[in-house]
Amino acid sequence: MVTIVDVAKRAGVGIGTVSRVLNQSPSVAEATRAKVQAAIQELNYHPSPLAQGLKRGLTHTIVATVPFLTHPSAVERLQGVLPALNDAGYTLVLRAVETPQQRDEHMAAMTRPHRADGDLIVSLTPSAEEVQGFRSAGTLVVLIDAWHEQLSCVVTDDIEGGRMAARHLLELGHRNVAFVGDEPDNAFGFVSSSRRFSGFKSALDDAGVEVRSEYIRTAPHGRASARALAAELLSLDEPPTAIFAASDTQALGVLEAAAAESVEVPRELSVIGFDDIEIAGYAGLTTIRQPLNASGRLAAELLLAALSIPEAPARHETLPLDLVERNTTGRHDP
Amino acid sequence: MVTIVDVAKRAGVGIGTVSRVLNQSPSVAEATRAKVQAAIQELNYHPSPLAQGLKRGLTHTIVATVPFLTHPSAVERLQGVLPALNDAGYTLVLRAVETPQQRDEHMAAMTRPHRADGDLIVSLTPSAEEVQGFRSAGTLVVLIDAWHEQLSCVVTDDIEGGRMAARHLLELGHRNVAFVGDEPDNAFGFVSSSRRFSGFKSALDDAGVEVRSEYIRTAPHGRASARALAAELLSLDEPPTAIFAASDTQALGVLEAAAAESVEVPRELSVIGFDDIEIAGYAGLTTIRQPLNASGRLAAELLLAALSIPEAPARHETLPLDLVERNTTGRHDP
DNA sequence: TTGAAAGCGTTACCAC
DNA sequence: GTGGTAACGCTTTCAA
Repeated sequence: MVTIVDVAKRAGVGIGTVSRVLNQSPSVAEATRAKVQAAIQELNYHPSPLAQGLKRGLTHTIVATVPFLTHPSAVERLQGVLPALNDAGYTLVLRAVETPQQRDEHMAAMTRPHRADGDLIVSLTPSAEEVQGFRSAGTLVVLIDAWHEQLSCVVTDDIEGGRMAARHLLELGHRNVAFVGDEPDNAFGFVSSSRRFSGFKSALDDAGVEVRSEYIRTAPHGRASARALAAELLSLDEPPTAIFAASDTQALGVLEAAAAESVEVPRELSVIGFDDIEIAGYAGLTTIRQPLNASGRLAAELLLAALSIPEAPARHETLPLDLVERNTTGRHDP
Repeated sequence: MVTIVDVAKRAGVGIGTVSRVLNQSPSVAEATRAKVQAAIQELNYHPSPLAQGLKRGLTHTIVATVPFLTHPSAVERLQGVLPALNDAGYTLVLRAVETPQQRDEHMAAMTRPHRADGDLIVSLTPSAEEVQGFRSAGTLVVLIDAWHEQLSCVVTDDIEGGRMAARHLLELGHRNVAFVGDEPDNAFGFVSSSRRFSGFKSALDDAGVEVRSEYIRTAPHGRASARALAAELLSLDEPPTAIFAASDTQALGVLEAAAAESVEVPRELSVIGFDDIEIAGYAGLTTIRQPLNASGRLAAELLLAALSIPEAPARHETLPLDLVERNTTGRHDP
């Protein structure tokens, strides 16, 4: 392994001078700089990030903590994060959380020394104690798809998204509308599904349309469970004419159920999802699009900005939502 | 920041002793160990990975270099890698390569000091010079979905997979069979598509079935381009009765083309893909399944094993393939 | 403008 | 068994 000492010897200077060249210090004679650069080239020298990190107290690393990498939406967010970090010369450490234990462990790890210069947390909300821990440890954190007053966040307006879905269905003439979403989750604290529902319901309330309780179904997130829920809905004495699913993954399950029961979409049943993941386009699913890739990029940028001005106040960014009309919603004529 | 010195003071011992406790050295009196453990708890001390790494020359980090994170298959491989690494106490650094420049840059970075204890490379084949560089730098590398004599690899038998696809189509009575794949790629050196084709062709040759040259179409990888290729195929004077696509993503494009042209699948056209990514199940696509998740896990295990026995010879593992029959292939009765 | 030297937080060796 | 101390490779003062 070639170290700064080798370079210094080769160039016939002290290691301090090599370090100065490395760090573009202005106080190096041009001739000296050239000699050192030459030695660096010849030896193919690269400074040890470990040694630099130890000395500077910085790692040039960002940790991203992501639950359920199996969810396509998480991957799309990551795809926004990576280039932004890479361009800034940062390295991305990926931590998957699949159990509540891992969630807690990874949150705790964020306050430990010399782990990373900053943290990105996807879809997980740290507790008050955890946030307090971040503060006292000086850990810089940006949340994606989660919200906390004291932390910078990039969020989706789930409530407005739910309203948009409801208004779309209402405009198409639907009055018997149902909801398929995640069951309340105490393990990870995901809230998007319930927030989407509350927006959905409020828009229906505003229009004077009641959502019967038997039309509201929840289960653990997943296509298969959503399919089962939709099958129940479709076998009701008076089945709904439209279903809002809290995510595209669940909407695909609903479509499967409709196909299995030979319920024609959108003639007999309208289905609208949320996210606009890649498969949604393929399936022709009408959905509420949220800019997943952009959310990752923006979060990375917020974090990078905070790195240069750590005392800046937290920023809360909300990304715009779009209704994407495809082929799974249609007019209901009574 | 609490360091080993703080712990030593608190416990009333020297830092050497704390280090011994940390590293489970047997030569520590039980009473001393307890005192030190207590101090560690009280101070919530965690050793600096940077300092440990610098001293030991190890980072406890693995770098995964992955082209086109947009491909679902790459993500599924990663999902196999992560838990395996995590369980072994290793951290995963993710590097996305989206351009040939990034490919070269990331390959070069692997020989640099103190970056990682080992490297996982997905779908990219290092050049002879690069491999030589790994050897002289002592870089441990495991390839996934790529092959090199001197490196441990986890591969798919693409040739056999192509044969399996051909045999399935042959058994169903198809004789006019076409291929939709990636165009020869000189930028990244992906070879799976052409290898799948060569297996496909050899099985057809064995059966005395000719593949007309107009039935062989390639374009840059992607659903849209595959769709265009399939549209060309379907508008031929004598269109094929079956199409083998080099990946599920491309097969989905073929299905789109068929739908657009009102060609009924599988009655008028059989379609078979390769990979069995998650969407394939949803689309009811018949495909050659390769164990993506398992490939990641196995590669991580090979790398971890090599870490403990660095001088062990390279291992080459081939994972089994399966024909998954769903609803896009059917009998062709002339 | 430059060299020498003092750390950064560990580990591991050498005495005691 | 245990404490001191010399590295690990770098950055950054302090003198010169």
